[in-house]
Amino acid sequence: MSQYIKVVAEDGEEPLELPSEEDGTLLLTTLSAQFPGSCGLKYRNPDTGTMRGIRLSDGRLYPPDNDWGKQVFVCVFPKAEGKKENSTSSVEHTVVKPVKSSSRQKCSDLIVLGLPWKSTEDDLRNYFSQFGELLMVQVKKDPKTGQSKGFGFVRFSEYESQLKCMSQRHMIDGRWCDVRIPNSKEGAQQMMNRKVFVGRCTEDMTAEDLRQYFAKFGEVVDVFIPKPFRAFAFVSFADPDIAQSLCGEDHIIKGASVHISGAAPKSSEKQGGYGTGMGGSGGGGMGGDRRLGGSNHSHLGGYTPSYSQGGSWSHAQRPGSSSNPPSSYGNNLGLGNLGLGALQLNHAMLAAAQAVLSGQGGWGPLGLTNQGGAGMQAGGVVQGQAGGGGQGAIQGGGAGPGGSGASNGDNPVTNSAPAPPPFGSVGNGTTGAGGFLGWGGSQATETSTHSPSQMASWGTTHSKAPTGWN
DNA sequence: GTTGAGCGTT
Repeated sequence: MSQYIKVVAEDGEEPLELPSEEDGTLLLTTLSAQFPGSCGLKYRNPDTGTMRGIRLSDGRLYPPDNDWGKQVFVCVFPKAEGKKENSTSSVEHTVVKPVKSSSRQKCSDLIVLGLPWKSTEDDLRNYFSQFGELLMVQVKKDPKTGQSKGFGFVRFSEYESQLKCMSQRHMIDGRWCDVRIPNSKEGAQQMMNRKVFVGRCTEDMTAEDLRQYFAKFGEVVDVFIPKPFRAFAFVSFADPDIAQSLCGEDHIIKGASVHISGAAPKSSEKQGGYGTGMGGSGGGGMGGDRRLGGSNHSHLGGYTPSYSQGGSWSHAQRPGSSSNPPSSYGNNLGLGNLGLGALQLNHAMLAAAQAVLSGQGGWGPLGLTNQGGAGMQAGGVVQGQAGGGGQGAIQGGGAGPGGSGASNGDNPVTNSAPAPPPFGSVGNGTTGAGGFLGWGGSQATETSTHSPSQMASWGTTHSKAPTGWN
């Protein structure tokens, strides 16, 4: 008893007839083959005039009252933007600098996973152009055989297109495909220069406080406050320019003076591979060193881009070590040989260090709170791109107050003497990394506020759904 | 013509 069902993408269009199955249901795949991206059907109830949704179960759409009848059904598409959540509308005041809308955000390449072997770049272009203008389409192939590797890349010209595209799964030539932000490249850097480090935070500053405060300057996309309290935070703006413009400034928040500086990259992705920053022995990583990507694609809280895993700002480099000049910017805190040379996070670290030494906030035994692997940040001052060799292995925050030595996570406050770290302490790579500040450790609970746009882009939670129904 | 989690010859 197969019948044809009238379907339109939008009200008022010319209907297209789709065949039902023998049991009277309509396969969602049948629907999405003709209406890409469609995830369901609805129709107007003639009695009440309101729209009614069609039951969807196991990939099948069920006729209302067991009969599709002659009425026209309308496709349902995933919402590009999620429902507006906790609208903190009371906060949008005193806009000092223009708040760029999220629509100004730049597109990035998107990886398309799960392509059928047969899909060509033309196929991709045909399919993805429904979301907007495409700047690039690639299907990755084996250079010799020309055989597709089953994935490709696309790039839209408009960020809205990207958002919409990423908000759903895609039926392409009979397979469900996922579109994601690639692990490698871009995104990382783009996000980084949108993020500022806020030092000397006080414990009563909540993420919402910070978000509200910094919203004056531009759209705040993320606020990250490590837990336990560590007297600093990260604030990400939609607009990198705004982030940059704030760097170096001191601001008063809740009566306390915070210092803003550029956020240092969490993972070291200098040359080549992922997460190689902690290569070798004991560079602070304690074993469970997940590589980027992997199968871990569920970034629950939103902004936890995959590049943030793995390596960290590893340790203080000792004077005379390979890649950084033995600069020693002393300071009045007895912090001694801070290797403040080439890298940007110095004053940031200093700010935090000052916060520690001036007794703001209680610093717990941080060294013990961190766990290995995931993006743990060590207490050093210099990013540990120690390159090869064992330099990256110095433990426990070379110049950091308290992280002295590699052995344990003594309370930094009580241990402010800048004891030089044991030089070749490569061996004890078990406890050292948490020495000083557990920077950006992904352990920290994300006390974040996320904008919808960000949720859609960086915070994709791609559930590992089965690859198809058919 | 086979395969099915991943991450891009330029």
